[in-house]
Amino acid sequence: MTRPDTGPGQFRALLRDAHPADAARALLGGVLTHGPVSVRVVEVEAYGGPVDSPHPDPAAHTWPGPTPRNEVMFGDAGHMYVYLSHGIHRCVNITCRPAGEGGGVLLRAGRVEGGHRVVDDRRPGIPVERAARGPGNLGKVLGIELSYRGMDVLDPSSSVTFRADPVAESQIRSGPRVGVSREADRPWRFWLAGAREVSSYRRSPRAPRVTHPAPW
DNA sequence: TCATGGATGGACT
DNA sequence: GTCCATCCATGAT
Repeated sequence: MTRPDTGPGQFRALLRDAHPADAARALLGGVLTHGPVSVRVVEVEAYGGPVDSPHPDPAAHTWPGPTPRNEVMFGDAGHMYVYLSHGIHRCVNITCRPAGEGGGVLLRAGRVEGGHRVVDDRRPGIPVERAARGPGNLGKVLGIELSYRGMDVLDPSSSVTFRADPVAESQIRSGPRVGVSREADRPWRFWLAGAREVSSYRRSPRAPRVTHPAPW
């Protein structure tokens, strides 16, 4: 299902202009492809946004300001920010917001739609609906490397590409982000209703239990 | 140069 | 529910 009004240029403009949470919703349902492997994104989390906003995001990797690691998040929208989690997992974000601001959407889970043989090699013995459940696993089945950081996934000539495929708002659910110790209750995690590939919610053991009303 | 801590996942009790 | 592998980025010394 491709819409004539959502080409790569228009979609980049959407990611650039939208609030991170709206960019996250826009990315849901799209397909990320690397070589033979294609994964439809069924779960995402929004991070970042303006530091001078009434509600800046201390859980985002952009929080300390630009560094060699996160500078791609301060670049143009539609690029890949890859980071290594716990020394093991390569997690994929797609950047959003205008250059200079800092924002991204973590791809948390996906449905394998192509390259099943390669996926089975990378996740031997794992049922396909669990192969790309969780951001580390999604990066693994797609064969994402740290060196891919900064790649423009909306450029059709890139080795990793993203194709938007918007879903109806009524199909989107939201809840608190997984594993973050700050702003743990901000409902910036979004997933497709009924998707079996969605990861389970795990609260950070460091997250304070006291929360304040959600004004965002 | 060193210490610390993860936007995790899987094994285990 | 708990434990921990593994390594990079960051900030402190």
